[in-house]
Amino acid sequence: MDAVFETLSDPGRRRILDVLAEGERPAGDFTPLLGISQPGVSRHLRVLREAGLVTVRKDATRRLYSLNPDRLREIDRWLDRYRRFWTNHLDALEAHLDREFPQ
Amino acid sequence: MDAVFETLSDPGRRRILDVLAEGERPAGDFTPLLGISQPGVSRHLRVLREAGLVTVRKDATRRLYSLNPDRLREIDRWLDRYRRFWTNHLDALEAHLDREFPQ
DNA sequence: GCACTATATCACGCTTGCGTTATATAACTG
DNA sequence: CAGTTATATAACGCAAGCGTGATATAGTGC
Repeated sequence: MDAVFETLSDPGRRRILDVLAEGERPAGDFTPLLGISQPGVSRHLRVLREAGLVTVRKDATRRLYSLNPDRLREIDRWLDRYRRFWTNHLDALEAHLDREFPQ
Repeated sequence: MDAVFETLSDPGRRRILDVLAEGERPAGDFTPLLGISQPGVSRHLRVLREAGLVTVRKDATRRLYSLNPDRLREIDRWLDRYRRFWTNHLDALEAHLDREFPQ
């Protein structure tokens, strides 16, 4: 949980997640996206991996990164504590039920 | 948006928000809670203020802090992009409608 | 106005985080 | 196997973040 917020505090890492929301991508795609050096990107990917926000699989010499939604879902659950400030009680109930009976 | 994630990256500041979720509190309440010095707490409160996550009002010599849910709601909206990974489409629709027609 | 309380700001040290360049690793290609 | 491509790791410099003690500010009550 802790690591998730720390990881999300960097705008570049959030951009990576935004791209991964649309599907799997090789590490190389992020270098032009972030406009920093390749090792810099590699380190951001490592942070994302260690926080459990992404997964990797090998494809020849490339590493294909995918989003792991579990950690983001934790943030969604963390927000539950505050959600009553902007939703009505029925919505809060629905959110609760969705957690109890996913899908 | 940026500032919100940076602000939330500190566990102490998240604890402050957790307490404020239950209601208004004077600044002094947080010193024992976080176990750090009074100036340390005061600076965390400043960061929270500047990020728009809390508001303050004066009560004699005390400063009473309250949660401002707007910024947290932004995170909720940011999550929309990923929510389809763990909710079904009906839930996503409900979330959308809630944003279109709040309350 | 003077002491007291609550909170904020200052100045500083230390650690952490992010970027860089240089180098290592690993898999494909001829 | 030598060369090439894709990615990761290492080593380092600099800036930012968080903690501290000292001090300032502001409101209260005698």
